[in-house]
Amino acid sequence: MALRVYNTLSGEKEVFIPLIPGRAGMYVCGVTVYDYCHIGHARANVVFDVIYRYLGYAGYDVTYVRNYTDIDDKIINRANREGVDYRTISDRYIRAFDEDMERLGLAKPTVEPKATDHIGGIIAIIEALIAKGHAYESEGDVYYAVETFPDYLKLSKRNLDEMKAGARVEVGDKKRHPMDFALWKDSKPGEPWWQSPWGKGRPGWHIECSAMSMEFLGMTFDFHGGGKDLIFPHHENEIAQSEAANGCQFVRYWLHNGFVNINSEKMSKSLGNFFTIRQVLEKFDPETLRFFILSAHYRSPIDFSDQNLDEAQAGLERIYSFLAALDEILLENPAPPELPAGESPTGAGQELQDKLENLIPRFCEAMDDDFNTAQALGVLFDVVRAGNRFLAETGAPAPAGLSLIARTRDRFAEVGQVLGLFGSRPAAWLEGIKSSKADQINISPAEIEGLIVERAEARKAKNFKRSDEIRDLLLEKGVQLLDSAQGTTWKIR
RNA sequence: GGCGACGUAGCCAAGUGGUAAGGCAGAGGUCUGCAAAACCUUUAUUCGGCGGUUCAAAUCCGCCCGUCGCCUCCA
Repeated sequence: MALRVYNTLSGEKEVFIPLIPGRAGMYVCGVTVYDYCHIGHARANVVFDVIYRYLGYAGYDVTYVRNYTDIDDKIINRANREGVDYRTISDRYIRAFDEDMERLGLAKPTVEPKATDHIGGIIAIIEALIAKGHAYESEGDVYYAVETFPDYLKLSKRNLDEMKAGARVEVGDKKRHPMDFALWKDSKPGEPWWQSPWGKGRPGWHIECSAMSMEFLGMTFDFHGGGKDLIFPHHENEIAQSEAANGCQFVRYWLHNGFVNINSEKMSKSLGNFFTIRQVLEKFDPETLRFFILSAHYRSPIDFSDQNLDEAQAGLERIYSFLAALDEILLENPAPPELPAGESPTGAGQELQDKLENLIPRFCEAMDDDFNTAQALGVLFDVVRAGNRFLAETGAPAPAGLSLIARTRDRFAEVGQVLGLFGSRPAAWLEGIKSSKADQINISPAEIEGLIVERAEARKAKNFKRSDEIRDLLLEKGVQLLDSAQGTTWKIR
């Protein structure tokens, strides 16, 4: 089945046909590096990371460009406030961004260009726009004349006259039309500047993306992504700049992710209701956050709350517990790589085998439908259930069963690669969750272990009163005991 | 005011014409000394409401109600 993606430009799902067969070019607007990233950034970057990975998995040779906007009013303001050079600010937050993304398990894009390394390209585009009559200089600034571009607002599907009427933009004397936007800004004293045909100045906000995407992906490329809030004005302006300068289509498929909400309201800096990635990761495991993000379709809003994160963690624990059980069996019983001839599984084994055969096709079907990770995760849970049933029904695994278990484990690794999940050793991951939860409980692991030993002795002596006492005591403190043939383990409720 | 999105079980969430995935939580059962975990069964005759199109609608159309977003920097 063919990959279908929702294209903001057409407002419909379309079959993806690459510009160059077998290849895919993708540009995603990165961050303006003036502060720590919040979980809205986490969502956008995780979503496009999975899209990047899936395109690669589907066989495309992907060029993924994700920029840093490292020159901007907000960076300059912050630098002035701290009394440092703007590069001190941008370097600091580029590093912070890289750390955050690494913790969230993001794959490195093909290129991560910085706006300030592309001033030459920016100036070249502005010159072309002036030459073609789409831009004009005004007292050291250069503006894009939106009225010269008939397709303006085709992405956000707005109307220029209505925008103009309701515009809260200052109608500066420098602009011919209130909706015109700056391509180049005259630099004020003390601000960073670059030499240009219009004097010392710096680029406007939107032009850097046109320059960097053209540099690495060409004048026309396949995918351009970002948060929904970038549709207007950022992406609209990119289209205007690039298409007017190059005289050809800019982007073939526009992808936009939905917001992260807090109590059903958009999380944003201006509302002050935001959490940084760092804050969240103090409390939650990074993979849990990633799992939470992928549990909804990328275009839907998701509501961030402790309860929703806890539920996501419970779901991820279910999968990791299953994988840990598989690993334990495989560690003790080397599995034959192929199903032994003449041995076909029955009962739960047959069911697991069927689910397993359908796993990749169903996974791809979900992902081919506009990267439906929520549905894809549902497919995985289906296999987990069949696998658990198989494990419950099978005592000592026979070769056929071991082969099945080994293949199940392989498939989860394969799919996990695409989603950026399940990369940890399951036992270690579960242990990590346990110990982080244990920090929130007023009993030490050593004490717990001691009580477990005492309880085991009581049980051996059939002193169930005492053993239950211990169990209830621990439960009261939030520690749940798990008895098995191999002994007793525990987890935090 | 203009434009747009969404409303599916207690909660989260898939599902864009063919008779409601999955997860969390809950209930009953198997297992267990008793529990927990795991497994089994179960929890929406129904998809905000009202009409319409169709053999057939959560899915298409219209209206209404509700929630949210964009129109200013924002992932």
